[in-house]
Amino acid sequence: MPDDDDDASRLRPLASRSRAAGVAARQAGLREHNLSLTLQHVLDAEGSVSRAGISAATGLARATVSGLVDLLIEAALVRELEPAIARRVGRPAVPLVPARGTVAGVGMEVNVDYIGVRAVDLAGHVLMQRVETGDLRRSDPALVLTRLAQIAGATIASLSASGVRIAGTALALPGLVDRVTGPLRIAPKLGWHDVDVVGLMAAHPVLEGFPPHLANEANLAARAESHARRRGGAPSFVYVSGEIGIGGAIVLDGEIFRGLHGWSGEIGHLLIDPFAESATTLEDFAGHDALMTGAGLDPNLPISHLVGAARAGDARALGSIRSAACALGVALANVANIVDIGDVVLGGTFAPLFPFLIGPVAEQLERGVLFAPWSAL
Amino acid sequence: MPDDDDDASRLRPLASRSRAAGVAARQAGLREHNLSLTLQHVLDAEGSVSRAGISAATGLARATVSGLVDLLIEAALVRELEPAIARRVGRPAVPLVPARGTVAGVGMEVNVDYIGVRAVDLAGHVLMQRVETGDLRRSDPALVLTRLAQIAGATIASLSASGVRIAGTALALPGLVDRVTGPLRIAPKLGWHDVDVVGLMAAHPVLEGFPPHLANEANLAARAESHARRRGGAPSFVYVSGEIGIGGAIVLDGEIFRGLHGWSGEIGHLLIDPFAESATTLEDFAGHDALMTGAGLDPNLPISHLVGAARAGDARALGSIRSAACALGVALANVANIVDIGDVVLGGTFAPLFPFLIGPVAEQLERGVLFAPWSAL
DNA sequence: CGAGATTTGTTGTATGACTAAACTTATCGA
DNA sequence: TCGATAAGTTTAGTCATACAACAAATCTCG
Repeated sequence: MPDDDDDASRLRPLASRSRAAGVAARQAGLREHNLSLTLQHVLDAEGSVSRAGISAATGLARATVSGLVDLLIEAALVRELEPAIARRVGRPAVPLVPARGTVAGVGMEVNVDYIGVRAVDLAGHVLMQRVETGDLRRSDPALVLTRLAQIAGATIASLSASGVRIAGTALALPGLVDRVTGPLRIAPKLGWHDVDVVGLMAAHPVLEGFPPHLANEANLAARAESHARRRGGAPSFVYVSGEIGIGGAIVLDGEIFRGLHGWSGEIGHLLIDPFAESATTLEDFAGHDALMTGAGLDPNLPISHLVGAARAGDARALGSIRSAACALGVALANVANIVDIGDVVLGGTFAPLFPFLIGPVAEQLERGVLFAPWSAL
Repeated sequence: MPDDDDDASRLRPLASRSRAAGVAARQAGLREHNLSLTLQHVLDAEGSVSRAGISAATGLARATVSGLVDLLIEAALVRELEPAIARRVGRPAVPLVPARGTVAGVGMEVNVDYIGVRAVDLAGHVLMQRVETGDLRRSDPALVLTRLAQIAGATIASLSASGVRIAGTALALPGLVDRVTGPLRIAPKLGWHDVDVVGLMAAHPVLEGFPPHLANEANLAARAESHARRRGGAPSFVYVSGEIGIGGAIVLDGEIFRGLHGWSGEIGHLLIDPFAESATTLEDFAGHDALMTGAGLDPNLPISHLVGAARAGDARALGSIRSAACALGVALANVANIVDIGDVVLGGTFAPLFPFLIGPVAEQLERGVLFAPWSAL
């Protein structure tokens, strides 16, 4: 699990979800909202916060915050520390920190070359982790998911035995996940299609009661990035994940934007040169295979070979990267025109290529984005 | 004002805006939310609703709804009708309808060939309207806006004199409007750029106290469409407005999606064929001028000529439309990949061309959208 | 035709959530 | 040691909604 779905963020109670428009607001919902708001402040804090600090930050009365914090402590989500030595006048604050090892989220991932399970507590601590590698191209979904369920089940059992509450489970998949009707639609790189993931997983008694929350790998990675940026940086950005394919996700004001089915951000399939005969989508231009073959390298090799060649000044490698960067720039320009976003984050294989990509990408953005003159990306 | 910004919808108190995430919820906000929710039910009702009906629809207690409705009646936003003759057992309901002529929104519009002002009340009734035509290409912004302010001011004065409260004003512009910093950035078809619209308008004492809410013309049209669909049809769609240029807007669950600066949905500037020398954006392919010249017609003629030629089977006209449709299809496929939207609405000049467009557009969507097999657009 | 059923709308009472202000606790500084 | 300052708690008060009982208006059935 290279970069990962931040499970702590999923534990965050329904901060956002609870506020559907068009639904009556009741007092209970109000409490729920403020409760989760308080929890967020504790989770997001750099170091620690005090009740008074939360009160000041949220505008809630100190008494209210006190009550909310009491509930969180009782639920073992938050813990008090010993008052630190204050260096200013007044009664010292009681630091509040996320509780460790009391509640955990379990994240699972299936990717082209490994499956993995990881349990993370509220503090972001990894409680348990297990990864099994192997080539999963054209693998049997049932077999793989069975194995994954076994690992996850063992993890959950072990954690439960030591008193950890499991808040929920999530499964990241490298393909289209239908948020509405459930099953995985298609995972091109795995060779899977129309797999009833939840059904297969739930069949395992070890996972009883923990139906995994399915999501696209890029979406979860973007969520992690969003979490990392929470305290600075723009809260809206486009995340581009270059793995074997190219995924993406759009984050708006810290919320990942899902679209109708949860399939938004599939930028790998954007049409770059629609009237060409062969290569038309971004993936055809800037996917792993395109990058490697364009540079005259074996597409089965890892990306590091390409990086090495480029650093060494290899002309073919640089040319390949350059054309990929152009295509990427065009795609991002289109995305910017459509969603008017302020920032782009390149992840996955694009990270090491960044120095080579930035030039052409920026150039294309300059050229193609309507509002470029007023808002540098 | 061909199709128009539905001002009633802007009067709707802050139903959506009030619920910013990350902000403390207080009881006052709760009331505000339920109050506006109640008002929406009255405004959206087909015919009329009763207190009991609202209670059932929202889940709020009947007593609560009664209280809320009393407030709305007191504020002259809602009116009771005489109980109709019920044809079922039980006490007949008191119908509630939006009050007429008590509160109004004033919509203004500047377009390439006219300026207009329209005042609409809560019931959607047009109270006053005034349109002045004229060619505004390369016009002087100050002059035009002054004239518009005069008309609007007169309208407001007249309404106020007859006891109508003005809830707010809005101004639709055919260009990029910066939601954050205020002024109009660029309106290509008018030849305007960096115009401090609010400043110019506010300079007129007649508009004192009514700073107009600026918005892109396509966004407002999309909002109207969203309102029309409120009771049926998908709540999420892409609106494409073909006027002289091509604008667009994205509506998600009935909310128009603005993006960082409010510039989202600029699909006219999507890059369709980025590696070509001349024509690269959608507007170059499917804008008014491209359509007309492609068909061998004078670009200054209205679109109806093209429609006529196409109906008559003119080969050049059909070819021009066909290539525009292809480009449009590619653009929409890209939009669909990015935002995972369920529906597309074609407006403006595209409406009469619809029968000629649908084929190629659908074909491109089929080809380019990743999830096409599972979700017909 | 009248009693009971049914639905609407209102009136009180209760509960829950937040606020405000006073109070306690703990520390610093002179 | 006293006063200032800040954190956290207690208590009383306000406000919004829920619940239950009631009144009003109509239909239905015997």
